[in-house]
Amino acid sequence: MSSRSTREIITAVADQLFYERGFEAASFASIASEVKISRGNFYYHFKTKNEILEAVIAKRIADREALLQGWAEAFPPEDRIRCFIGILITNQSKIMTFGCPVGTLSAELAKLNHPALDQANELFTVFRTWLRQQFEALGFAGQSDALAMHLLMRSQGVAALANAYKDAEFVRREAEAMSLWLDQQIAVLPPATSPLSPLEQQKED
Amino acid sequence: MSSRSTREIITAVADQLFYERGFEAASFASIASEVKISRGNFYYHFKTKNEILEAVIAKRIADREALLQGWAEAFPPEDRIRCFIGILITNQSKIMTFGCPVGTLSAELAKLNHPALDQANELFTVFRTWLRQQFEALGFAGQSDALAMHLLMRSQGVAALANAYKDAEFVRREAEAMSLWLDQQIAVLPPATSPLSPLEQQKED
DNA sequence: GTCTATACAGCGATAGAC
DNA sequence: GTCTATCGCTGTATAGAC
Repeated sequence: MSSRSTREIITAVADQLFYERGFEAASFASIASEVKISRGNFYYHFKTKNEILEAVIAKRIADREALLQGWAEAFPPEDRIRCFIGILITNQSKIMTFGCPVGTLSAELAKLNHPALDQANELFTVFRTWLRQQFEALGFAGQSDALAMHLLMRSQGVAALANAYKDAEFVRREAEAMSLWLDQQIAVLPPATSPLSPLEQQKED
Repeated sequence: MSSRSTREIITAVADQLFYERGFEAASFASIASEVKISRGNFYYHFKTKNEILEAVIAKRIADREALLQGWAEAFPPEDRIRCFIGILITNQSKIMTFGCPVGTLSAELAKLNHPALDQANELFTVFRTWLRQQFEALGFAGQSDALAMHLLMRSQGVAALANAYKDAEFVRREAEAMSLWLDQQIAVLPPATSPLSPLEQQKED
């Protein structure tokens, strides 16, 4: 079990360093020194750097799914979407310094033509699918995926410019605009198009 | 003059490779082999990799300024903004493969804590300032910068998701949504708030 | 399971011949 | 202005002692 624990520690440290410095720039030496094991010992737990990356992505996916699942259990669909928008505010300090963990990794791996790129993009899909389900629960039958992509797009754009300009007021303003956009979408929702009763919608996720 | 020409060739090749592979992953060897000069000879033209990066960013800024200047001379403010939105369509193939040249460089240099980061972010500002001027010319006095940032944000978000999902239909749809958004902004523009006559607006840039 | 020692490739950068 | 040769460093990865 000590081995499993060390593996988890390495994964957690690598997760952080891949985020803060980028996958390529984060060296084995930097991870090993942070975990406080020797570089050689490293390879007992992971054979290659790509193996660590895969473990990090799997951890990120699991973390996000747990977060979204928690919201799905605690709130009705509309509020769940507002929780997603709220990530920009909650994490704004880290986003302004290092960008979005999902977007920056995906962009880096795309340039490297890295074999784990699809896995990294799956992280986007975790949010996309979850958002789509919330819009479906609200009754946006045919447009749910487009709406999910639109919200995801705006969160990526805000993260990119927040990282460049480090402007908290901009982030706040755009998060509010996203919330307003959601209001407008719901306001023009034709009530008859929903095949589910409001009660059934609540249960959906 | 042959030296200047070689320098320009190196800069152009580095520009492309930095875009396609990322700054760190694009090695001297790869640039040299593309330019068809030896690695050693390289250092006659640029003493360090950072010098090449600075030259590349300066070139990108000059290129973009020329592009925007051309639009400013050819179209009225509203159409200029639509030209900006059109970049997403014009460059969609490259964006889907390599992402946005401005956003991906800025994100990479931010993680590397690179000294040229501010210079790279200046590329954002070229677009931001130009867009702000167009909104000002349209009469959006106090909101012009916020509107410019909003458009820039959306273009960054679209580029990020286009890169991940390589979905041309998504890009087309969101570009249209941006154009529609512009319509709506202009529709609610209070005509009295503009301090400039329509004629003077046309001349502004 | 953890360590030291080391192989080997590739990087940015330099020196000096032509 | 271009070349070859080479340095010093760091990167991933391996071998083998403890």
